[in-house]
Formats: sequence, C-alpha cells, structure tokens
Amino acid sequence: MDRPGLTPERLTRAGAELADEVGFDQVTVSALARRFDVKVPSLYSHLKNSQDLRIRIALFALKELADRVADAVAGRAGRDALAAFADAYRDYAREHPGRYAATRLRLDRETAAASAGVQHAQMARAILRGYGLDEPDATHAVRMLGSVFHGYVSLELAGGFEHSAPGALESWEWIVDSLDAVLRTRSTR
Amino acid sequence: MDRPGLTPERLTRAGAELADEVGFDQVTVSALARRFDVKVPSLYSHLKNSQDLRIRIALFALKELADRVADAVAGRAGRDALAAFADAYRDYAREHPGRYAATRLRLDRETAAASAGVQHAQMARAILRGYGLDEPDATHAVRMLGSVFHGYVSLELAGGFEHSAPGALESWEWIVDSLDAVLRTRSTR
DNA sequence: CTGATTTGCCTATAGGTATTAGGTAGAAGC
DNA sequence: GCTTCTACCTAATACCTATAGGCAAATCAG
Repeated sequence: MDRPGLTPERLTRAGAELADEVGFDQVTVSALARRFDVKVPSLYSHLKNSQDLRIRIALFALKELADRVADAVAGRAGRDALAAFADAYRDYAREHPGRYAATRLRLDRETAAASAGVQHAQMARAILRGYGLDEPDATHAVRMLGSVFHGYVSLELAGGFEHSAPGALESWEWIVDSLDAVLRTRSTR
Repeated sequence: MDRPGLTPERLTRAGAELADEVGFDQVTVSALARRFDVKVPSLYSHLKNSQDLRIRIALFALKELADRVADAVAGRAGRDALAAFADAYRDYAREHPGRYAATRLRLDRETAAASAGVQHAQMARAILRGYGLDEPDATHAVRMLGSVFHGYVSLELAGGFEHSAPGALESWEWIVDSLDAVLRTRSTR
C-alpha cells in the first residue's frame, strides 16, 4: 500500500497544471484524485473542500505571476517598465491560461489582503512613479492599467482576436504605446 | 395537470434573470426547472442541454446590450458618443451582472458571427469614425476600447475597487477621458 | 523493541446535477 | 368520438461533492 504522499502543496501545484490543461472551471476534486491515482475522499484530508482547492490555486497563481512581473520589471523604468509589466502579464496568461483564470477568482477580503494581489498593486504603483502622477491620478492610472491588461488578455484568450488582422501582438504594442502616451500627458511634471 | 407553457424563449429569459440573481455559472438546468416548478427532464424538450441554455442566455444578453448601447449612442459623436458607449456598457453590467457574465461566454465561430457581437464591433467602429483613424489604427483602437471597458467592468464587478478611494465612478470618467485623449492624438486629421 | 497513537488512504453512503429512454394524459385535429 | 401529437412525467445512469467511519502503516513513548 504505497502512499502517494499527498500534501496541500502538491495538490495545489497539480491543480494548477490541470487548470492549464482543461480550464480552471474544469478543475475538480475528482479529476485531481484521478491524477494521483487515489480515491476522491483521500483528498479531503488535505483540502477543506473544492472551493478551498480553487482558492489555493488562485493564491499560487497570483504569487507566481507577481514574481514573474517583479522579475521582468526589475531595473527598468518609464515606458520600458510599463512594457515589461504588460508583457509579463500577457505572456503568463498565454503560457498558463488556467492559472491566469484562477487569478480572477473572487477572494474574500481577508484572503485577498494576504495574497500576492497586494504585490501586484504595489508594482503597478511603482511603475507609475516613473510618470510622476499625484493622487488621485495614480489610483485612476493603476485601475486603468489593470483594466486594459486584464481586458485585453481575457479577450485574447477567449479568441476574440483570432479571426481578424492585424495580429494580437501588434494591437498589444499599439495599446501599450497609447497607455504610455496618456500617462506622460497626465504627468504633473 | 397544468402545463406551465415552457418555450426556449421563456426559459432563456428566466435563465437570464436567474443569472443576475445567483451568477451566470450557477445557472443550472435544475435551478431553472425548480423556478418553473417542473421536473428537470421536461426542459430537455426545449433545450438541447445545459450548454445550449448558456449559449441562448449569452445571445440574449449580447442582443440586449447591443440594443442599449445603440440607443445610448444614437445622435452623438466624438467624446460624447464614447462616453455614452462606455456608460451603457458599464451600466448594463452593474444592472445585470449575470447577463453581462453571459456575454463573455466563448461562442464557436459560426454562432459568434450570427450573434449581436458583430453589432458591438460595428458600433465601436462607428464611434471611432468620429476620431478619424485609418487602418490598422482603427482596429487597434476597437480592441483597446473593448479591453478597457470589459476589463474595468469585470474588475469592478469582482469588487476590486470597493475598498479604496476614490470611487469607481471617478476612475471610470478619468479613464474615458484618457481614451478620448489618446484617440484624438492618434487621429490622422 | 513493543504497545499505543497518529497518519493517510480506504469503503460506504448520501445528495446534487446532467442526460437519455420511454410512458401518459390532455389538447388538437379529423 | 377516435386518433395523433404535445408537453410533461417517471425511471435510470453517470459523475461530482462531501461526510462518517475503518484499517493498516508509520511513528512515538517507555
């Protein structure tokens, strides 16, 4: 009777992989149990329930994405930092669509506050520092960046740009340029 | 034995209402059957399956939203039209979160081509006509507007702006202003 | 090193949703 | 009044979530 050595961490990671393969909303306790060749109830020693699993995957993905973005942005400023931020975001979503979808899971306030979501907001603010925005413009700008990036990536993943020219990459670059232009205009410096 | 008079149309409309009440992903054939006080299999005479129901709700919502936007934009141009478009979009999502979520359902190419999604794209292009953009800028701009609006609304509905100042409306207006500014800059006129 | 405890996965079970097959009663048509 | 059709039904299968309780391997105390 070999024990597969289940842990919340291994289950979360496997859940993230599963999400990328079949979609975040197809991640079920059952599918995960099959993947470990284990009976379903065995997972309930490690997970409170299926929502707990989803939350763990979301937190995992938020952290992973934040780390990537931090890495991409390091040592850059201004337009350069903005583009690196944007690309890190888009690339992650394209590489890991299921994990990206997981980051959109609605978390309760407490969980959200303890998550890497906080880091995301801080990094966005850090990039905007280069543009010299005062409050409340900085907050507006953070929200605008979040909206554009999330919106674009989510439309692209949904296949919205597949059947028309120009390619999704050109539009992405055009949009990042536009954001840079707008932020420079809004600057008080 | 009273017959409730089920039809695909009534089921779709009730499904849309249900979506607004409990969330689009909580719309199930079972819940809909309960709402009509009917056994679940009875619905299968009117719906192919649960995905068919979701698609019908999506198409219904796309059309309803397109009609609203068309109405809001009628007789306006430039910044005015842009703001009307934007507000119609956001207001619909706030009033009908479930239906709005339904509009994000991924449709196969054929279904999408026959849907009111086409109208949405045309209206966005119509608004951009006022800004005098040549291709491919016009397409980039359509994608940018779609991204921002969808992204913002989806973050707002997810509660992302609830626990921080300034209010979601101010940011919305700031963003619409910014879009207007960028589009004027991009104009070839 | 041995007996007790804990751990980790198991079986059994119950309830919910999706879907198909096939039955029946009332409405509509001849 | 008889047939046919329609609209909803019961029955049955399959899969997912979740809980309760069991058993054997691993771990720990003396």
